[in-house]
Amino acid sequence: MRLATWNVNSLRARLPRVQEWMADVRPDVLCMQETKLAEDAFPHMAFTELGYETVHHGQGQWNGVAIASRVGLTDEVRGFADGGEADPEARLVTATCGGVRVSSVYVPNGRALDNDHYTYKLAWMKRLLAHLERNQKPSDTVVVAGDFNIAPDDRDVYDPKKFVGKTHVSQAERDSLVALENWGLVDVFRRLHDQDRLFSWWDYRSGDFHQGRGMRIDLVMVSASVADRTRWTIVDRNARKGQQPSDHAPVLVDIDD
DNA sequence: ATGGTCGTTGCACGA
Repeated sequence: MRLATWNVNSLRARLPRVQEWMADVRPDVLCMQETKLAEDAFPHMAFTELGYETVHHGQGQWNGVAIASRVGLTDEVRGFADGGEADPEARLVTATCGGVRVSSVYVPNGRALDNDHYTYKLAWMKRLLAHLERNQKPSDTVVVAGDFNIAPDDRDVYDPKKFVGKTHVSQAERDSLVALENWGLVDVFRRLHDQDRLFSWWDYRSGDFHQGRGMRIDLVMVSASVADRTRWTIVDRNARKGQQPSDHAPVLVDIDD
């Protein structure tokens, strides 16, 4: 199975690039974030034409997550299924695709360490763990892929000195990822690549992409049964080039059957 | 040191 995650930064603006990319790369499963579409505005037919079933959890204007699959798509769940109140923002959608329980996640940005949105981000990560604990076992075949808005360690930012006191790199954010790892998920890209500067996001401004100023914040977190079958993973930097790119590049994972 | 670019919507704000 070829699985990918891509923060498309508006599916309305990005649909031509996404269609072109899917026809070229042919992922079996694509997790998308930041569709920025209302629930019913998702262009399901555009994906049907390419051979994919889709599920979308949207709220219009901001956020919005989706999964496209050409290996089946069943048992969709929108948001957290942890017994708590509904998340006011559309940041999580889950479905079973080709025998894998797949979640597409868009973790809150956090904005600044003293911002309420940072508190929401940490609480959101805690709920994601509770959602996993309640609905899956570590021995299950699980993939949680998306824009985590967290750089797991200093290899994942272009200049750690510039990020002191900022979001995405704080110990509390990194600890929330470690909590997922303690439950049983593996950052499978990091398992297969130990180099620094292998980024998945670059600011649109100041030529950051061409200057190599980015972060690795788009992660494919997988359970052990998936990690042991993953032989190959890359960031498709070509998708960050050219006309009207997203500010994120897709991360691809090939999993043996 | 500062600001810069996109996306949304509507002329500001989030990322």
